[in-house]
Amino acid sequence: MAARRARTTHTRDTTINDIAKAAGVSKATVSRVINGVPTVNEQIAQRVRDVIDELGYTPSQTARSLSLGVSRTVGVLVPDLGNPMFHQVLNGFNRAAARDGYHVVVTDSFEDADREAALAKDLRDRTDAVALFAPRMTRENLLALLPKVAPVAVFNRTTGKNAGSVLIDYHEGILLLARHLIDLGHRRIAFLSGPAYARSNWERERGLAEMREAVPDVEIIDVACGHSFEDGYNAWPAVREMAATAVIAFNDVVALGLLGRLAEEGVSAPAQLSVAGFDDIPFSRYSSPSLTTVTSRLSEIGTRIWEVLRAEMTDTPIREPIMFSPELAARGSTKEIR
Amino acid sequence: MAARRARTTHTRDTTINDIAKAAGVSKATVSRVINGVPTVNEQIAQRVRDVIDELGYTPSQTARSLSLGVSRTVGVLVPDLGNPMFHQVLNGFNRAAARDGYHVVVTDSFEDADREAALAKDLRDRTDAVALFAPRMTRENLLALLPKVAPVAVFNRTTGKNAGSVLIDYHEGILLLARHLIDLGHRRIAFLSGPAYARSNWERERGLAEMREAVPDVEIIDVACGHSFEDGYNAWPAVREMAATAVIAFNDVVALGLLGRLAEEGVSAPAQLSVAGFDDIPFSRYSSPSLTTVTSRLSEIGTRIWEVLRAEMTDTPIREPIMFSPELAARGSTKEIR
DNA sequence: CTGAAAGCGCTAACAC
DNA sequence: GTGTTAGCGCTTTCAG
Repeated sequence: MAARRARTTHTRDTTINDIAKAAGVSKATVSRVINGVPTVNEQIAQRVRDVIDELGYTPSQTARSLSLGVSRTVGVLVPDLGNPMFHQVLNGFNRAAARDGYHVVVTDSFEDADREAALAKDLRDRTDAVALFAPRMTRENLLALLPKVAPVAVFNRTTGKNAGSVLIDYHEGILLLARHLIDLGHRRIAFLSGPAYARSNWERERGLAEMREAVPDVEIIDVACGHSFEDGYNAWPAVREMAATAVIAFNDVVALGLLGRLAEEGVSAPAQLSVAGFDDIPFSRYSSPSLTTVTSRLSEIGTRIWEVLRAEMTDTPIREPIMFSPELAARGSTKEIR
Repeated sequence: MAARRARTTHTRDTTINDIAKAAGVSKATVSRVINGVPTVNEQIAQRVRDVIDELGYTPSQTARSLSLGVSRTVGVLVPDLGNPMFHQVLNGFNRAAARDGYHVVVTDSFEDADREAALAKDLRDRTDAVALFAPRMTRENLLALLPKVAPVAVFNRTTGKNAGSVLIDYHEGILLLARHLIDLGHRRIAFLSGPAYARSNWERERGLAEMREAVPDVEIIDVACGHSFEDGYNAWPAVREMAATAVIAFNDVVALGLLGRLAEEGVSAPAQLSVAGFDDIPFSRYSSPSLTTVTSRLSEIGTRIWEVLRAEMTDTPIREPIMFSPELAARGSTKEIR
């Protein structure tokens, strides 16, 4: 006698077996109908479809994935779903993936570098591939993780060709901004730095360091800040204290936070203080004053990430890092020094 | 002789079988070790763990889910990941779910009402339950979908007790805003309406209609607008034309777009025009002027949605709609009429 | 305490 | 054209 069922609770209401039974065919036939295999008698196919409708059956994607070995789903791990910058990228990624018939599921790591590896693996264990957006973990951890979650593409971190990668050239971007401000006559510039663990911050710092060397008569002062509105808002006292005439914020979100504070304090921007951001999120175009920032084609970047990930899924990965150079978007928040 | 394998490509690199073989035990034992069943000889358990580490094995969540019948994962369908309002809610939801040991995957419907049902079903077919955030589909379609994706909880749409639901009281919120403006002396108010398919818009319209009856001497004029920055930005000509002294935007994003335009046009807010939003997204606190809006405890709402969904997964669902009343956040963008 | 084997729901040989 | 059956990778009963 066969052993009893291994579990007590049924998961699914109706399964392919129920359909088969109800339609008086085998489950192979039901499967064929579902998957549109053309060699099925139209009469029977119709009957099966009717039964499916009637019973409101949808195939278990889990079972399907297990059997097929693929799910046509990819995962994206994002450090902060609250940052509009990632949306733009995600949007491009999503659309490109959808065009290729893939679903995308995203999970937020809430900037918690320690949870990233586990989240990525879990994500990968239920999808065909993962894209890591701006992972916060150390390089060492990242390199260790990569092989475990392959196929994998990473955005905004270098991978030493252990995975496909697409990056924004932050180094170039910050230089654009610094030159812009210097050209406007500023000689004392504050940099509201971002999280120490972010590559996007290191690269900016590196650019600034070069600038200091190249133009010794301008002072570029680091102010530890962060990545959020609040961080920008709270940075004001430090900025005032150092009597800078211009500030480069870690990103637009921070810049907007500072701008809000300035308005409250009655400090007029850009008349009394020029402010620049980074990323060109949608809000910055419409802020008051509109925000000078550097802009990348975020949505296109998302598309490229998808392409890179897609390539990782084949046997011809694109391992050469793809670098996007930002452009200066000079707007109302920066101005010549009188 | 047994039939050949049904497929040609292997999916997984290492499976539980490989571990079992390498450790010289049965896969049942490996499974026990993985799941921390205490009745395993510590010696053996350790050996298995070593092998797992060495081979870098992680169990297939797909297979696990299929076997277990549950995945401890829930899906969230969001109409627009670009709207910061949803983030706040998502954030609360995520944290609450994580506390209960659940993963959450989110997918964006890009405001496409027609794709929602399919996306929701697909999501549901790979998770244990789904939360529908502000679905855009018709009520009829929603009611038809609900049973197909149960357990399900819905945010910001009524479900006629066919599913758990939590809602923001938009009707009350808009009244708060209208009264605020009327108290400030405004008698000609423009309402930048949102998408016709959104309940959040109907409810606002309903409140406004009541207001018109109650206070006949004030004019509240509808201006078809939308839900995005651009929509707000582009609404200016229409608003100017009707010579309103105050405007209530569909939401903060729209209000911020309008504010940006006003700055460009040299129209000072609130001196020449009072502007109010809805939702209290983080940006609105720091805009210039800071935005008058109505605020709900978005993150707490997320938590409640989780609780409702959790209850749906048990046999004691919470079908009574949970209504959150917003509060007025009067800030700089609205002002007494001179 | 451990192993053998059935079964989760589906797909795809293979045989008829 | 359709049914039978093995197998995807895991969990869990049941026997030993």
